[in-house]
Amino acid sequence: MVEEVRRYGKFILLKLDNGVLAIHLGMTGKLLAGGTPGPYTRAVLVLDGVTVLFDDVRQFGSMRWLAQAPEGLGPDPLAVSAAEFALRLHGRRTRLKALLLNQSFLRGLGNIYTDESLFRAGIHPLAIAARLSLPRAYKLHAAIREVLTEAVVSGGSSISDYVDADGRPGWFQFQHRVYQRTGEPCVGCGAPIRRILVAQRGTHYCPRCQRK
DNA sequence: CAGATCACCTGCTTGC
DNA sequence: TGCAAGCAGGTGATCT
Repeated sequence: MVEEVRRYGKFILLKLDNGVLAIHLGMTGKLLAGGTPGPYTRAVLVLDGVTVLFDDVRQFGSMRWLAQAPEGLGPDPLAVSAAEFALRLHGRRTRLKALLLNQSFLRGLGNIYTDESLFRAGIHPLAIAARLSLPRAYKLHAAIREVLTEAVVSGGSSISDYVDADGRPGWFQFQHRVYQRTGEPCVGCGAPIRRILVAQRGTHYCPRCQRK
């Protein structure tokens, strides 16, 4: 009996009568309602009589049965205030890109939306978080909200794997302004989009529009 | 303790 | 054509 379904950062939490099932899709995970198990089906759930497949090619996803819901991650970017966000940036002497990916700082942002948010805010991914001026911190906060809100409306970004529970892809990949557009012209100034590695993650940005 | 780096796993694309 | 290297929506362990 599933009593509640909710999201906590990148976790999907199913509250059951005897615990919580915490599902993380990793990079290539999918939860599919119905369908036939295939070579990448890692688990088959039967929830209140409905079959749900957990497919995951790369196996970075996870499914854990916990006594209690997980906690301790940073605030949700759509719930945190601009003032609180700026305050949290203040003491951190790391590159913004790495900080935004850190789930203890903010919960829910991943590689795509970090790059897209930094671009919209006009901030360089290597900028040191603590050195960001207050107006720029506010601008970044607004950009993150904007990107996430638009992405949710578009059903997310389907690069190669992602589909929703009914097998439908998202459309936000067509709105990406920098992510995986290396060498293509910036939509703002025409300069070629650059790709660097930050925290071992491919990081895409416009060298002209985004300043440290 | 914060921050940086490596490791985990499989498949697809790129370049010699 | 064949094969190796590089790349991919993430994060936990292990270093400095």
